[in-house]
Amino acid sequence: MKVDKISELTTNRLSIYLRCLNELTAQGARTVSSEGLAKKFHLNSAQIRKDLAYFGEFGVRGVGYYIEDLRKQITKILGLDKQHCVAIIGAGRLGTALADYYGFAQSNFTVAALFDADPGKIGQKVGGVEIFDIKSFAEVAGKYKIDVAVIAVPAEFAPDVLEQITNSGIKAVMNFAPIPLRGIGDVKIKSVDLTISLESLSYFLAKPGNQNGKKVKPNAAKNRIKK
Amino acid sequence: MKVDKISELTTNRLSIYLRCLNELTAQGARTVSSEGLAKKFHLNSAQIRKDLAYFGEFGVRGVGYYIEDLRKQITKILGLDKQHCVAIIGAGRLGTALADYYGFAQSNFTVAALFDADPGKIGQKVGGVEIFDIKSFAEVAGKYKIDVAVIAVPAEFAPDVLEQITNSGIKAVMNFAPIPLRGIGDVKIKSVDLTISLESLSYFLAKPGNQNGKKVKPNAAKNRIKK
DNA sequence: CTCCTTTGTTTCACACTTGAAACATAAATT
DNA sequence: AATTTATGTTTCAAGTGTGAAACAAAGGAG
Repeated sequence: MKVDKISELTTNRLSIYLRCLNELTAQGARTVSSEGLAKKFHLNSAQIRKDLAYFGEFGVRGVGYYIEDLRKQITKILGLDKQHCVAIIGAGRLGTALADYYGFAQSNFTVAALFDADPGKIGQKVGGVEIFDIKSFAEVAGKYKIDVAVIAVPAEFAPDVLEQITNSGIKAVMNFAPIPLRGIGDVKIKSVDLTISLESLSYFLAKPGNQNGKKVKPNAAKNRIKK
Repeated sequence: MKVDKISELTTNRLSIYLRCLNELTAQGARTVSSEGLAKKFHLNSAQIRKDLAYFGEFGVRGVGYYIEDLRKQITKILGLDKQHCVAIIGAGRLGTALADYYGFAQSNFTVAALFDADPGKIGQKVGGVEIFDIKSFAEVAGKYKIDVAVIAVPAEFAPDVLEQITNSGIKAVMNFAPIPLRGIGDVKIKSVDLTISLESLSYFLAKPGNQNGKKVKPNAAKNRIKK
């Protein structure tokens, strides 16, 4: 099955499949069928087979998938076999917390540099990573071969920061600023907007139909949501 | 227009409208039309009118919307006029960073308690917030009237933590653990999976069709993505 | 060699969201 | 009173993703 356009939802599911395979490996399994994966992790077997088939034939008919092999295949598809260098712009609380985030290493990402505009922070180190002046971004990014940028500055500065990132030729950006950013050209932006998520929860709690404030006993009122 | 089921995408947009209104207020504007909002913030005017009409008639025909009034209306719809109390489970790097996160206060959320299983952490304070023993979760959550829980523990512990949260009668959960969680009954879960976002970026960088590693000059190769 | 399992692939129906268009209605202005 | 403006509302087409079903093909087991 050859397809040129892969949905992002598909690649997101690949990440999940990969985690499941890791779990299964830890449990000592050697092979797994799409049906087995589906049942164990509440997925859809046809969906799994379709997603994988976009990239090649990894299974063995009558058997299923060899876990170790499939793990390597997905790892390669997702580019997790190559190292990526990350720059975090904004050495505030969020930025410094991210600099320490072990999730980066898990996915073969190395945080190589932090950037800030505050002279008091420049030159300091956070978890072994130096904080540079944002003015020297292009230069430092080139030196460290940065290929992923993380925006962790207040919303008002985010567009300017994005412009600098774009001008440095970096193509992958993760944005934590609560503002919608649009990538120019072939720049890919993933936004994580905690404010929207929080306000979505707030709406859920406030919305009519929710007995607000009343604590409901566990196992009561099960079938409210989803129809 | 009376509708019983509001799409989550709609409420997410309400958050964005609210931000836009805040900006407009800061700029000193008094009224704004759906067309004006749309052009200024790259939205769709019909979409805006539809979204707002789900909740009532807030505009004035021939005029547009009175910004201050609409701001109050949306604030109320999203429940941002009421205070919420947050518990963060997991006093690791992510959890403690979140405890300090100013985004919470912006949306009327107060972090009231942290929880951890590590005896070395229990009793300490992070930014004025005490770390409690996870074993006393139900008790402490009740005392502080917690109505929102944030899961910031490793994936393997997340399901257990969610169960405790659910048993305490808390209905709104934000999950940062890289594992899909499903809410039981009328428990609402918002997941923020940084790993998936990162691996999505990794795929983008690795995927065939991307001249990998070659730095491309700014303003070159603009029209690759999106058709 | 035959049977059985499971993949790879196609097809279809269904649901959801978006964007555009059209129009009646209400408020303000002239 | 007539006109203008912009909302509130409906309708429709297009695109996208999902889930189920069906089936040929390939590999393993007996």
